Amino acid sequence: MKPRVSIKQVAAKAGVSAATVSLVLNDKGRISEQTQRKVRKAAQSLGFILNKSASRLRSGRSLLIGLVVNDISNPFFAELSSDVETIAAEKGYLSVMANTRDDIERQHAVIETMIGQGVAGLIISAASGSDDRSFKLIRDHGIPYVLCVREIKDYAADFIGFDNHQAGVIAAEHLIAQGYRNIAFIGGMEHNENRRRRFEGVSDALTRHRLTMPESWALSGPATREFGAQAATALLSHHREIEALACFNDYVALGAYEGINNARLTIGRDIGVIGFDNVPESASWMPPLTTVELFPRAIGRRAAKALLTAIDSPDEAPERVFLAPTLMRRKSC
Amino acid sequence: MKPRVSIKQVAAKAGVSAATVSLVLNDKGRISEQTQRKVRKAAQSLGFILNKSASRLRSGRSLLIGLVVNDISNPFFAELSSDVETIAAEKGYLSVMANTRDDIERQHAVIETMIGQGVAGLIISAASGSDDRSFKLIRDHGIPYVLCVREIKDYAADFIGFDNHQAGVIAAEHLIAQGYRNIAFIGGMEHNENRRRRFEGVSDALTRHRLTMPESWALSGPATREFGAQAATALLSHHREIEALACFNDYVALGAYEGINNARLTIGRDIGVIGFDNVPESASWMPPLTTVELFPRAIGRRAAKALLTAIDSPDEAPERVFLAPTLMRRKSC
DNA sequence: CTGAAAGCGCTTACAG
DNA sequence: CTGAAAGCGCTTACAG
Repeated sequence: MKPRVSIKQVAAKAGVSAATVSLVLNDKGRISEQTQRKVRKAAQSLGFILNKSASRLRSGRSLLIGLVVNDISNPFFAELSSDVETIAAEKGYLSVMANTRDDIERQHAVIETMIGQGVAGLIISAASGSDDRSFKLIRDHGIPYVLCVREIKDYAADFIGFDNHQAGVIAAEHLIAQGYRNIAFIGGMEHNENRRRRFEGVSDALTRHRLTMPESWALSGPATREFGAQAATALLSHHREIEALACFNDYVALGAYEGINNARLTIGRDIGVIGFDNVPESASWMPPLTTVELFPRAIGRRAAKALLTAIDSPDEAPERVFLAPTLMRRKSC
Repeated sequence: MKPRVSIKQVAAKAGVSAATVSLVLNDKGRISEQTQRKVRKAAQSLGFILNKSASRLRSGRSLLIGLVVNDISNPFFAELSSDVETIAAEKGYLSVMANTRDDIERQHAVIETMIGQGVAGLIISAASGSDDRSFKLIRDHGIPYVLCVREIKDYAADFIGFDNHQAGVIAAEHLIAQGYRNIAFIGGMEHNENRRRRFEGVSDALTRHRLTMPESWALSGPATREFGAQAATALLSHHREIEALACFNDYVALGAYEGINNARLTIGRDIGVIGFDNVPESASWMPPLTTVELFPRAIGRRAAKALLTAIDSPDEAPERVFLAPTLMRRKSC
C-alpha cells in the first residue's frame, strides 16, 4: 500500500508550505500565479485528493448534503433525487441518499448517521407519522433542512410539495367534463396527507357540480398496483353504477386496469380511469393513461435550491412552496 | 446556535476522561459496567452524536460506502441500491449514491469526490467506455471496490453481474419453442457489453436450431421506450416476415408494443415480443410481457456482501459472479 | 479499569 | 505574497 499523500507531500514537492497549498487549493488568499502553478502541478502529479474529513473537522464546513426519502425504489423519488444531485453537484456538493422505508425509527437513525457524517444540510421526504423528534435533533445541531413531498407540521423549515387539493380538483373536473357522474376514489393510505388533500379536491369539485360520492366508493390502501387491482375488482362487483375511478397514483391506476379487464369492461368506454403522477411509462399503457402530472424533478430542483439558500443564509424565513399540477389528457377517460 | 457537544462535554458530565468515553462508545477496552452506564446516560442527555470526520481522520477507518451508478433514474438501479443500502446498514455502514449519467468524466469526478469523503469502499456500475483511469485512482488509494452489472476488463476487483449470454439463449429458446422462426433483435447500444452478450446468446440459440437472423434485423440504439417504438415501426414496415422481436430490455419492449399497435398488428398473435429485466410493471402491460427476469436486488445484495468482505479481508482473490436469469412466461409471445 | 498525551490532515488568524 | 503554529474532535498505545 502506497503512503497516503497529504498536503505535506504536495508542499514538499512544490517547495512551499502546507498553508500555501491549502490556500491555493481553496482559491483563497493572494497567491502568486507562479506558486499556484507549481502547487497544482505537484498535486496533480502525486494524485493528491484533499481529505475532506480533515477539512470538515477543521473548518466546520462541509460539502455534503443528505437526501432522506421514504421509498428509494419508487421511480418518483429516483427522478427527484436525480435533480437534487444535479443541482447540488453544480455547487460542488456531493449528495448522499438514504431510504427510511417509511419507518420512523429508521428515519431517526438515518438522520443521526447523516449528522454524524457532517452533512451541511438535509432534504427530507418524511416517513408517515413523523413527529418532531428527528427534526428537533437536526435543529439542535444547527443544520438547515428542507421538507418535501410530504407536508408535516413544521414551520421551522422550507417545504416544497404539490398542490394536492388542486390536483384532485383537476382530476374530478376532467372526469365531470367528460360526462362521468358516478366517481369513485381508490388507493392511498388513510392517514396520508397527500391522499387526504387529493380526495378533498375531488370531493369539492363534485360538490360544486352537485354530485356526491358515497362513502363506500372511497377505498383507501397501499399505493400499489396490487391494491389498485383488488380495489377495482371489489368496487366493480358491488357497485355496477360506478362510471369512473380516480386513482391515488398511476400504479394504482395500472392495477385498476387489471381489475377492469378482469371484469370484462373496456377502459375509456365502459369506465373512465384517471391517475396522479404521470410516470413515464403511463403513456404506453393500453389505453394510455389520462393522469394529473406532478413534477418530481421540479420538486428535487426547488428543494435543492432552497437548501443551498438556507445553508448560505440561515436566517431567511422559511417558505412553503406548492407546485401546480397539470392535466395530461390521454385515452383512459 | 448551541455549542457543539463533543466527547469532552460528555466526559465532563460523566466525570470521566475523553478516552474513556471513546472506549465506551466504540465498545472497546474493558470499561466497568457502571462507567459505561454513566457515559451512555451523559451522551444521551446531551444529544451527543459522534463526529465521524474526526473519527475517520484519526482512525483511518470509515463507515461510508459509495455506490456509483450510470443511471439513477432507472428503476433497475433504484432496486439495486435499495438492497445495497440494506445490507450496508446492517453492518453500520451508510451508503452514499451518485449518478454518473453514463459520462466518464463525471464518473471520474464522482469517484474522486467519494475518495475525498473517505469512503471505505465503492460499488460501481461503470459508465460506458470506462477505461482504467478511475479504477487505478481507487486502487492507488488502497480502497476496495466491486464492479457490478457492467463488466469491464478489470481483474483487480470482484464483479457481480448477470449471465447475459444465458439470458439471450433463454429468450431465443422460448421464442423458438413457441414456433417463431424469424426473430429480430432491437435496442441497446452497440458497444454495450450486456447487449453484445444477450445478442450472442440469441444468435447461438438460433444457430443451434439452424436459424439465422439477417443483419438488418438487428437494430441497436438507446435502451429506451422511444427507441423501441421507432425500431419496431421501422422493422415492421420493411420486413413484414419478422415474427418476433427480442428486445434489449422491458422498456424497449414497451416501445415495441407501440410500434406494433400502430402497425395494426396484435401482440402475441401476429407477432411475439420478449424483453429482459422483468420490471415490476411489465406484468400489467397489455398484454403482460413475457421477459427474461434479471435480479437487481440480488446484484445489490451480492455486491454489498462482496464489498464488505473485501473491506475486512483485502487480500482475498477477486471473484466474478454471474447470476442466472429466469424466464417469466406471460402473454406477449 | 482508567487517564494523559500525541497526532490524524487539514484551515486560518497572525506575523512578517 | 508566504510561513509557523495552533487546534478542530476524535482514537490509541502506553502507563499506572
